[in-house]
Amino acid sequence: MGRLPCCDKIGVKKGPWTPEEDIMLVSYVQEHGAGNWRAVPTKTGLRRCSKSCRLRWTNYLRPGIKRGNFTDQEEKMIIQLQALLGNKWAAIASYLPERTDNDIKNYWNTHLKKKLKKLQDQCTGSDDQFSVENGTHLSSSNSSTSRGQWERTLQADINMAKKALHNALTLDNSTSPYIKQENPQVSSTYASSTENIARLLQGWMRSSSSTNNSENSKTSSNNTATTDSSSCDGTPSAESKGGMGLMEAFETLFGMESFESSSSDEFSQTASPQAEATKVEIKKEENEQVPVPVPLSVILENWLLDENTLNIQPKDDLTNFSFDESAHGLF
DNA sequence: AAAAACGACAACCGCCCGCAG
DNA sequence: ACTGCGGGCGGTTGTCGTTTT
Repeated sequence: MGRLPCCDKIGVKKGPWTPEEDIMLVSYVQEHGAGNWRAVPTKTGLRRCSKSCRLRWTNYLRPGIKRGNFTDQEEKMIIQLQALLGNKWAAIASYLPERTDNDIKNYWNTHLKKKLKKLQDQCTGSDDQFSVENGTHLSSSNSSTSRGQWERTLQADINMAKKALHNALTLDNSTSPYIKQENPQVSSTYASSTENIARLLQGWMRSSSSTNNSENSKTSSNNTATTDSSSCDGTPSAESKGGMGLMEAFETLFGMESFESSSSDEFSQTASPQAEATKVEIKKEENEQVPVPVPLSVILENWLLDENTLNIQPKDDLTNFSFDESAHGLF
């Protein structure tokens, strides 16, 4: 028996989903639960690929999804987690239960990447090696006076993030409000879904005048402006006046203080069922002996954990690290 | 006012993996 | 052990709204 195609390429509909289609899909999920996506098109009459149905549900219609602008805290978490995990958007999303991996990925590609790049352009010289790829400054060759300070802060920051990650990964399930929900997709009420649909329809009805998109754009811009204003590019002349330099900009971007005060709790409390899956995944990877490209986070981790290497200049290790060969490969 | 450029985001695509038969 | 299926994931593209020229 030959393998059935995922979807009928001829009859399948593509493009934006209509409210009617959304309602059909939500109704189906309400009745049958999320899963068996292959049966969805036939059972609902939707002329959509099963995969498209699943994506529509997980990225847009699923209950509990928060849409709109990202908070500063979310932004910081994304930056931290991206630095630690790379482009593992699903893993990152597991720590932000209200956000989808697609949302986070888009936000990273459209906002954070630019923000980091902008920071790089404005805060570093041409020979500086600020890694936009993972939001980590690798070396500050022309600011030797602040390098030691930067390295210490980076070390503290990485330790902090590691602790937070460790807390999240070793989390006692009973303490997490999210873990209690074994399967949020199934156990969530349809009311949540209808809220999404209602919101959706509202958006469509308003689309003729003003859209969420524009609101989002504005708020996103506001977010950017807020963060930027506290970074070096907010005051272009500040750096030349001896004001906020790379170090402070880095701190601001990574939100050291705020993250320090909240990261561990944040990580712990937002650990989701997906985080458990990630936990398993990471543990599995830890057990694997197959040589894989070593991520920067691992290098940093090894370096930080190995007390014998405390005197080693991190710059040496890090500058030898090839991002092109890493799994990050963002730009 | 119109066209072009830009930005944001939803959706698609291809690859991969785990599981079941 | 092999094969097919369902589903997850990350990268990329398409579309539409907004801004600039």
